[in-house]
Amino acid sequence: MNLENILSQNISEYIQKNHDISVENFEFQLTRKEFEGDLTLVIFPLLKHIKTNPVQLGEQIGEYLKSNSDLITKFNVVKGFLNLSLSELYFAEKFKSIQQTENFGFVSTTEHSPNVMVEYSSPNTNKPLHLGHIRNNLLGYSVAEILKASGKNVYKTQIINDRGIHICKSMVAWEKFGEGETPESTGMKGDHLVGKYYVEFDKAYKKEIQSLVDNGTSEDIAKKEAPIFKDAQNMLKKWEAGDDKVVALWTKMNNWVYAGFEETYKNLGVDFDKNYYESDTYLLGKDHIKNGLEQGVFFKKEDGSVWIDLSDEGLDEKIVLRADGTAVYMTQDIGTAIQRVLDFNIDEMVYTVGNEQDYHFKVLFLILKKLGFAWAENLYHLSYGMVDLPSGKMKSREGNVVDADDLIKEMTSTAKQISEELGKLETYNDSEKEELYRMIGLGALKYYILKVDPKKRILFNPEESVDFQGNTGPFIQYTYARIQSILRKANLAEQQLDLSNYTFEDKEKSLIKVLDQFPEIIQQSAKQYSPALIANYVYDLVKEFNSFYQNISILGADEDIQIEFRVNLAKEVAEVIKNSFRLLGIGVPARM
RNA sequence: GGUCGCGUAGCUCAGUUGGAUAGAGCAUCUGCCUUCUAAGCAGACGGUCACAGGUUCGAAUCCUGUCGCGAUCACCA
Repeated sequence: MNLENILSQNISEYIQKNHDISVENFEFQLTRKEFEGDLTLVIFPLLKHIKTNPVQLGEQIGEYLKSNSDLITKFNVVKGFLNLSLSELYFAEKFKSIQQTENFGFVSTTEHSPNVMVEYSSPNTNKPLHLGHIRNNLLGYSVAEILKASGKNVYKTQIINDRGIHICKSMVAWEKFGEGETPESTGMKGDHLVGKYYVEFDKAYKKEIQSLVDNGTSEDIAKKEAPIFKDAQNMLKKWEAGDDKVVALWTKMNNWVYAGFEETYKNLGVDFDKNYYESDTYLLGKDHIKNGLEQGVFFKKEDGSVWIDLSDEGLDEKIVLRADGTAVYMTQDIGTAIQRVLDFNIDEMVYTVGNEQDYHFKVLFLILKKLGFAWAENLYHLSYGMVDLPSGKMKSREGNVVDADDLIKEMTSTAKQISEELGKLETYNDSEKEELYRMIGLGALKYYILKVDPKKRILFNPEESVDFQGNTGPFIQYTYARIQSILRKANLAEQQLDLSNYTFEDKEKSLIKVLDQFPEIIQQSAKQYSPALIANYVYDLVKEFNSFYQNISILGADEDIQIEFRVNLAKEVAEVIKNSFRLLGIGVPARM
């Protein structure tokens, strides 16, 4: 039984005895730093049941707890707050239990644990990944890890948007201007090469529109009539008709892109259990549209297009199949969802997709419910805020994006520069150094992105580099490295500590209190799909530890038991740092 | 215009069942490396929690309205 439950029982007893009322729920909070005590009972809510002076009631409850519970040694009352001081024994026992718990904070999965699929990447294959994708990937990867830690079976997936007009644009431009360029011939990463032609397309397209407008065509018409645009449309038609040459080009260029993505994902440190391709699932979606039409879930308009009427739900009518019978975005998302449940017996699904698509997912989930799928109740759109630049939204077409590969490189080289200035890595060889720079650079980037509440938008200014000091990834990694240094020097054998007569320093107690929160934080962040809670927690822990480290000697303590305890305490802190960062997809170094 | 989201220190962000004097980091300023790694520690400065009402013993937090910013309302994805 946890502390609050035990105390609640005691307080309940007291109130029953003295006021003849049964109250069972009490409001506790951690005592704020400026007051003496560890745990605080808020008295105000009790005044509803007992009409009395809050200070007086606080004194009485405090007195009762002090004499009836060996957990409480002292108390004080400030206004309506009863601040309780916990006994040394409580901290001794608490630390022992943290230390002895396997995988402290993590809930292990069983065959009965729910199966959750997390989709956290949905790239188009016409251009390389940018900072927006990075946020998406980091967020989803971390949420997947957090869900695992909270006791669920997790499958990670991506949906690759490999078909459509946007891909044809790159294909047309490459045919027109590419002169047979390949990743091999240019040394360019495949996704960047294809992306180059997506930009080329847009340039040529704009030029054609302009010259049509100059000759007196209206802009709207020019946009539809520009020859290169018509080429792209024709290419799409040929693709859908299965034209050999077009399909071959499509396959070739998509494969360039996949190789490029693979490399970026690897550098970013994310992975997938299964890839889905829209070209594979849109047909299944069409089948279910047909079924739904028969069931009366959908209706057909005169022109043959198929719709769903969601006006009862406060939404509009939404198209699910075009008049010409071809699939829309919604069609293939229906197919993909169904395919996934068939493949993995999924109980829950998490879609990590930007908040610009809130409406789409609202509709998708409603449709799946109306089609009668029980699992449709357990779909969640992890809707995150956009990453904007000072100049506004990133647009690949116009080339004003923060490229994922470039950013990773820059972060790594900044880490290198700082590390070299500090010069603490004499014992490392070059490849060890390179690995460390990557770990730190990526740590800075990942932490920077993940510490922000997912639903909030991020403004990224490329002119101001991501910090390496203060509330940052490297700061936390640094604390971990410091602890490793102590552990190397202490060289203590694993042993049971007898802390029954130990007198704890305040900073030691604080650390135990913060460590104690870890399991609850994991559950909270899983429930809220928020890595930010983990990030903020581990920052609190590290701040607390650094204050301890800087003010209290560990290896130079007066008594052996102090040295042993503090080393063990530091070790537990390091474990929780490592595991928290693992949940964020960030590594921790032995030195830095 | 309808719908949804956001608005906290100069900047970036915490603040989650409504609780004490709203907290961090960056930036600026002061101290601390002959003692376990100074990517650190200790401290100073900095607030009309967008604004106005309401509910409550108590509101940054809940409700209503106003303003500002963003997204969305495609036979695009």
